[in-house]
Amino acid sequence: MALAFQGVLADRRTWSLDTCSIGLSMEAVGTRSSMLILREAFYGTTRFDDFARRTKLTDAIVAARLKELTKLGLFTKELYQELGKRRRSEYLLTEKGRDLVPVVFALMQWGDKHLQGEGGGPLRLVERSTGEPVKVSLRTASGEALDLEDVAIVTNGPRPLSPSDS
Amino acid sequence: MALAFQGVLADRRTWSLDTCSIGLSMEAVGTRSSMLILREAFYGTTRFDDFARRTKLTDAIVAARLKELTKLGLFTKELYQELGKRRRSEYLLTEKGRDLVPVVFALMQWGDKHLQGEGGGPLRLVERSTGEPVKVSLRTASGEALDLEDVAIVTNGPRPLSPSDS
DNA sequence: CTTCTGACTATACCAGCCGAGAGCCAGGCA
DNA sequence: TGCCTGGCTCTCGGCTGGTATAGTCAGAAG
Repeated sequence: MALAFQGVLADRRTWSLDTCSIGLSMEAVGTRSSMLILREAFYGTTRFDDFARRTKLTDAIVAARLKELTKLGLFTKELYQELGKRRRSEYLLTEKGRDLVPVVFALMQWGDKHLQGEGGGPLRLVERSTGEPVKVSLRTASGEALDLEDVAIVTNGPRPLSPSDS
Repeated sequence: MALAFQGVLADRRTWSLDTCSIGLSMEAVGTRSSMLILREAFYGTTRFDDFARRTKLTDAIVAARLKELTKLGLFTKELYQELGKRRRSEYLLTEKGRDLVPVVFALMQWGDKHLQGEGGGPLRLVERSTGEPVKVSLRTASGEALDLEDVAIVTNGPRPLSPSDS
């Protein structure tokens, strides 16, 4: 029914987390607009007004969000100029930005299954050459699929945990 | 650099999405408090004040969030009574709630890598029996790992897309 | 010279997230 | 009888996310 705790974590009353990565991630990129902008970037969008038009967000918030995500290091802002054209800016994903692929497509997968009507959402992810369906899931390095019950949580190195408040 | 579009999607100027699952999912569960409460539920928490104490959220918002998530069908609220004890309520995850496992742990994985200091976050996920590390990733059903470049997006059945605004 | 476009900025405004702090009610226990 | 606990609710207030609307500025095109 839930995952397992190993080692000093076994008694859950004796510890708590002060800085959980889930909370930090949500504070950094946990808005609808950030996720939609990242979706567009994964689709290949790089320019300001393409982000705005294709996400249907307003200019103001796209500007604010791109500035914020760039500051956080998810995008780099580059200026480029085609021959005989004016200078433009483009926003390119960094590794830090691309590493959110599992988050964004896991959200899409959940929405497709549980929020859209019969038959799921409008789009599907497939393997490029074979057409095989693609899913976001918990896996070992070798690719074995895991249920929550197969997973355990352990402390990462000697890093101390804060004692529980209780 | 980005994923591929197949079929009618190939020309991205000709289509846009009115109801993207990513946006719908973020509207439903896209808050820090929801994700922290779900984390706790995956850890096995079922009772109101355990949620409140262990997430370090206030009572008010835990109450509001549990009510909302229950209404959405991610939890069921059950009353139970141990012998000689008073009646209590417990919040049990449904399949819809458990299906958010990839989202929550993908957020954790990203935060561990990019927001925590050297050496990552305080906790790690491992395979229960072998201790092998566990990751959230894009995979085919057979377990093959995929980069963004290996993935294509296709339309899901005959469902029509709204024409682009432009 | 005017117009158009890309990439923004400015202002105003509403709704929701979240915390702090207090209070409430029922059941069991001393 | 009074206290304690579990599971809440209420109010207040700040900050942020989001929309709408308008304006700015530079550089090409006509």
